[in-house]
Amino acid sequence: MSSLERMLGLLDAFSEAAPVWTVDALGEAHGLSRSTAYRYVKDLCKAGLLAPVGGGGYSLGPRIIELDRQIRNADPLLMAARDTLSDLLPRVGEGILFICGLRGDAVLSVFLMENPNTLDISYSRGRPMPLFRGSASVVILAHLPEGRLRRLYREHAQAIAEAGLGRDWISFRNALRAIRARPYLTGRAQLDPGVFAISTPVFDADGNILASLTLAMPESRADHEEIAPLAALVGEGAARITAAVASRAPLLPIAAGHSPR
Amino acid sequence: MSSLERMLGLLDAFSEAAPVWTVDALGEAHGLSRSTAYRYVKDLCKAGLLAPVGGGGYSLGPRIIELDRQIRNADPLLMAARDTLSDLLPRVGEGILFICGLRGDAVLSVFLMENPNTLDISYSRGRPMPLFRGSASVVILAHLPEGRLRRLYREHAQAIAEAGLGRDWISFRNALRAIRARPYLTGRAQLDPGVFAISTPVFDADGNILASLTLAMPESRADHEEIAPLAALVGEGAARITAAVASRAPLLPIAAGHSPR
DNA sequence: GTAAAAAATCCCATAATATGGGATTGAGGG
DNA sequence: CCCTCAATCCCATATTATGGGATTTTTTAC
Repeated sequence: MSSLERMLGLLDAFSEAAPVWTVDALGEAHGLSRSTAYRYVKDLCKAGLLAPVGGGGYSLGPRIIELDRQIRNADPLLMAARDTLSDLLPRVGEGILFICGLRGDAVLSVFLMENPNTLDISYSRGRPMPLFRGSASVVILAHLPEGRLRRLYREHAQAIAEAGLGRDWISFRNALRAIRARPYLTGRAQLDPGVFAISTPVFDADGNILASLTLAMPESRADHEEIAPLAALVGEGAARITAAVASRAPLLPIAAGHSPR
Repeated sequence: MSSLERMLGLLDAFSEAAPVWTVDALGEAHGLSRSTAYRYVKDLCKAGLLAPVGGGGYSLGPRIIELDRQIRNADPLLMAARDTLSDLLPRVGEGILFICGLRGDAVLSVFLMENPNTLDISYSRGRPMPLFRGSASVVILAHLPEGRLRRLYREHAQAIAEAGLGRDWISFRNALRAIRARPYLTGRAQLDPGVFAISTPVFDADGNILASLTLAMPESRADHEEIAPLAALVGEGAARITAAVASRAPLLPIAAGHSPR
């Protein structure tokens, strides 16, 4: 394990239950000497990823908030989604609309709008989703290119089996193929008890899967209403976002030799 | 400069104008060899701070969004502010209410609510504020303890003079003292043209400055209305947030020897 | 105001490991 | 199928990160 990894590993310590740490506690928890712990913390502070909060305590720093803003401002998906979701929200009734994006191998909610007085689940931007459970994730999974799926299966066969997506590569692939054939995917209490969800895929200009749009609502609604009309609304929203994303210029990587900053 | 600093420095490259980079471009821009650039990027990806976006491009990663959520969920200021601001918003009329927090030596907006169809300025969470300009920052500055001010003056004398806060330590201190004596601070077009702002301080349980609450509105309102009643509303809001923060248990650092994660 | 405690920095010989040049493998596209 | 571009691997070398403890600075308490 390199020193870079060790240093970045310190960020893992900051949880909801333990948002403030002393340098000594951090170092001890990660098996670092006092000197090294102070060095790492100092560097992380210089980068703004940590910040002193008084009394020898440190917590996550302002740079993270700033970087998140940077992501929000640059993400074509978010810009495309904002208008569509605020249109859609009043038409779907009680519930929450959210978009889950694929970033690296993680799926997480990147944008969310809710009708007031709805579910008491604390969804919010940044909530990490398990890759293989919940319709919001699975609908993305189902549209990934085969090469990527193959790698994912190799690395996560255990979790895939536990999620009921297949005990071998073939059945996994077939399960996803069946999902892909449907216009939307539903899930009942897969992540949160009492929540029923309808998810549909969002694509980029080239037809690659980019994200999913999900309507989460109380299970009771699913018992008493027809799902199909709601699913049609959600699907329409996803299609509009897909179109909006496609109409923007794609983000091209800075070519080698380009000027910095 | 240590390797840790160099690696974290890569994050600086990701701007609104250049949100996607190739490894080669990043390395070249920062004077790294190809091997080292790939190593750094790999480590940053492993930590989730960067993520591949296809075509050899990399952008800021999902971990940042997750860490931001972690900050939001743990910050007592944000929890205390949410209710107060939604109460206050309809009573202040056209404008934006936002809270600027002090994290490390940076002031940035950490929470914001706006009335629809208001200023077209794109304020948003994470916007960095210059330390010495804008009422939202200065009102915080004015309440910092003297030791900290002394250090800030040493390090930023130039910027302080340019902001008109004094050409030497004494006049700087006196300027801030005068501001501290007033219940609120106003600013006209200090950061954004056409914007008039009223800022008031928010304290923690021990009376230390913690943040500022600001109402930003179109300059035209300031020309036609009395400011005092609005300022009273904002001041009342800040007082309520101060009280709400004080009523919560303070966040204590994890003591050395505490269990990790 | 002073004393005591804690936090953070400094110092430096040693060993650990980050570095970079180039070859190699792997994935995508025409 | 081949060709290009992305990414990993390999390894000798020297750079630099490391840790133990002393020192300074800041905070807290009386």
